[in-house]
Amino acid sequence: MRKKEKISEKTITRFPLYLQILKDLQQKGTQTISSQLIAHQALVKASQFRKDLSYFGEFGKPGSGYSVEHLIERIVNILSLSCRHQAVLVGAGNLGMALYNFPGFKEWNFEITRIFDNAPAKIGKKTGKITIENIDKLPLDLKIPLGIIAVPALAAQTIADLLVQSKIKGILNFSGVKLSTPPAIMVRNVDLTYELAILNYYCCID
Amino acid sequence: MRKKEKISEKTITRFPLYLQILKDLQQKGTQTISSQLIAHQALVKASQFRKDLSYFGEFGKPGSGYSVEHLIERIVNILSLSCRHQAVLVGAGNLGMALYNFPGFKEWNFEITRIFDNAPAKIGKKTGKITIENIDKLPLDLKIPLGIIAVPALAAQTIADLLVQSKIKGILNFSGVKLSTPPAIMVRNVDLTYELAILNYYCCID
DNA sequence: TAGATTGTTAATCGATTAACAATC
DNA sequence: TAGATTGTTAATCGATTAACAATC
Repeated sequence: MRKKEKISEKTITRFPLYLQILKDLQQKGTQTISSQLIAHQALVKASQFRKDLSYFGEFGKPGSGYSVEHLIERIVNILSLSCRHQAVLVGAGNLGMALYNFPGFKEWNFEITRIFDNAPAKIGKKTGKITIENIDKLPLDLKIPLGIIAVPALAAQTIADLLVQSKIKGILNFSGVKLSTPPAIMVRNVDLTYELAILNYYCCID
Repeated sequence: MRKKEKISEKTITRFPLYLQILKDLQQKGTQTISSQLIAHQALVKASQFRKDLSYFGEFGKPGSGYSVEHLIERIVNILSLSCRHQAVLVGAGNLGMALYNFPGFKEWNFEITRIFDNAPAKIGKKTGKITIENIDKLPLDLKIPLGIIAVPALAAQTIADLLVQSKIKGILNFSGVKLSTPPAIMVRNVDLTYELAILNYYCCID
């Protein structure tokens, strides 16, 4: 599907936004859209939108623009969102439960199918359809590609090591700690404290 | 404190990470550090670290490097983290409570001092030291600079409008919706779904 | 002093954007 | 066809990095 040319992370990062905008347009009954209009909504230039798409092929009709339905289908495919993706959640605290119940995940075809924790008080408890399991029993043949770490900073590296052992492919890390993992493992850090600090910086200057 | 030259957001975004690394070094008793070593930990080039600092003045001693203590102090000042910053939280669901209890905020001198929600079942409930208040009673003279939106997508824009009326300066937005706000208001979006989708992309290619 | 490391300049790299031929 | 809009190239812009004089 993809061309050989290297696709920057910045480009990839914009696709979920494009997809969201297109879904909203579809909701409103829009059938066709120009790069001009969608880029305006995404706060990027039209040429950037077209360039981003161009890494993955041709999507539109000169003169008329893009079919919303068709473009959604293509972007869903690029992001591999057409089939359901399972994720394992480690950490059943406030943050973990918030993520488990986060409606956006379901809408995008992600599902947290197993939850692990180390607190005896939590292990065995049912939440929604699934039961919180003992982290010590994390199986080696987990067969789930995505891991979400929502444990305190101190435990994060240990959990990451366990997930790597369980042959996870990617980790979404909320612990606020830089994880050390093999290069094949993709890690994305969401650092809530940093986000607030950056916001604060821009609020304090001026 | 700052020079006239425009400082890119990418530069600012790296400072919290530098600060965290320095704090960890201080914990371990390190007194002096070279750009070489700190950059290595931050996964950037030494020259990038030095350039980032250079926007804010001179911090080190040629030949010996940087005083960890002194550099922490300077970065804390750059990020305006020396005094306590209050934040108002809107949304007392799982995510809101997770943020309220997030230990990182306190460590960095942020404190959520008021929580608002619209659910009668939640209003009036005590959590920690504070009581969840009715969002309809959000005062116009709130006098809190930072707002955190942790409400469902549908409610987000309404809440943003209310916060703007209450003279908030910046918003950390977890709703997954692009907010429309006056240009003077700084908004940072943390979109959990996008993060998972981007992670998934990199897990699925290869 | 000699060695080390800074702060800053200039070169490089990569990402964004304008422009336009191709095409519906 | 004429008007509109694409996909892509080439120009521009901005961020990263290497290199080095200054300096501790």
